[in-house]
Amino acid sequence: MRLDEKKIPTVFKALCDENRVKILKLLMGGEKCACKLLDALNVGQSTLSHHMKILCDSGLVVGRKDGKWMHYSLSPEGFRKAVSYLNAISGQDGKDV
Amino acid sequence: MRLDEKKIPTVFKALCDENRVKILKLLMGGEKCACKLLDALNVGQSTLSHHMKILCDSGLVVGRKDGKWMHYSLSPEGFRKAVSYLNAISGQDGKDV
DNA sequence: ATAATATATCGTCATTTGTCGATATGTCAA
DNA sequence: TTGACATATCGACAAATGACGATATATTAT
Repeated sequence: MRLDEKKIPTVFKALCDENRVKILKLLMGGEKCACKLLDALNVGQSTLSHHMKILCDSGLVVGRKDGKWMHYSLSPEGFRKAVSYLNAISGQDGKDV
Repeated sequence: MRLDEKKIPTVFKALCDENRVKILKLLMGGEKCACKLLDALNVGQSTLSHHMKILCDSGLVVGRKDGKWMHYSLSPEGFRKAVSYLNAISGQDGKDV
């Protein structure tokens, strides 16, 4: 496991903002359209778009374009990667525990 | 598992700065004195102190005062907590995987 | 083709963050 | 008690970040 000190911040930045955590919690309920997320948050449309870009860059969220709508969902793969970073740092390396 | 959108950013902010990730990597080798960390990083003493505060606030690192020295080490407990946040969000809840 | 709608991008601004040097605090040795 | 040293705190400043409204792009319906 390579622990790239440039890349790791990109992944975990997703979790460093209150609104982004709210978005992740909303996505726990399954894939959601951007317009649905917008309804649920007190931010403007451009701000939501900004946060979704950061979330997708982190790998924790993936977007799917469907006509004029964007659907977002959690990426199990992205979360596995994030967990393995934590395990690698804390010395448990993801094999056990 | 309560997913507090105020608290979660505090935990993961630790991992959102390149120098802090470097510090965590240094601590993978075991407990280290602040002065040792200072030698290994290209930042001033006050900056290191600032980062150590953020790392300790996150719970991923614990400090131990020994006379005039501060020794820092990774907190397995803190990492377990962080992993369980990720698992809770991604819907695996820490029981399995 | 035109209009309507969903999302992304741009420019701006206020706040936060990372950095520094200077200073304060706390601890040990002489 | 004084001086030396390790660390923390303070004040300042530049850069990054989150927010907004305005505009651009893309897609669908008329």
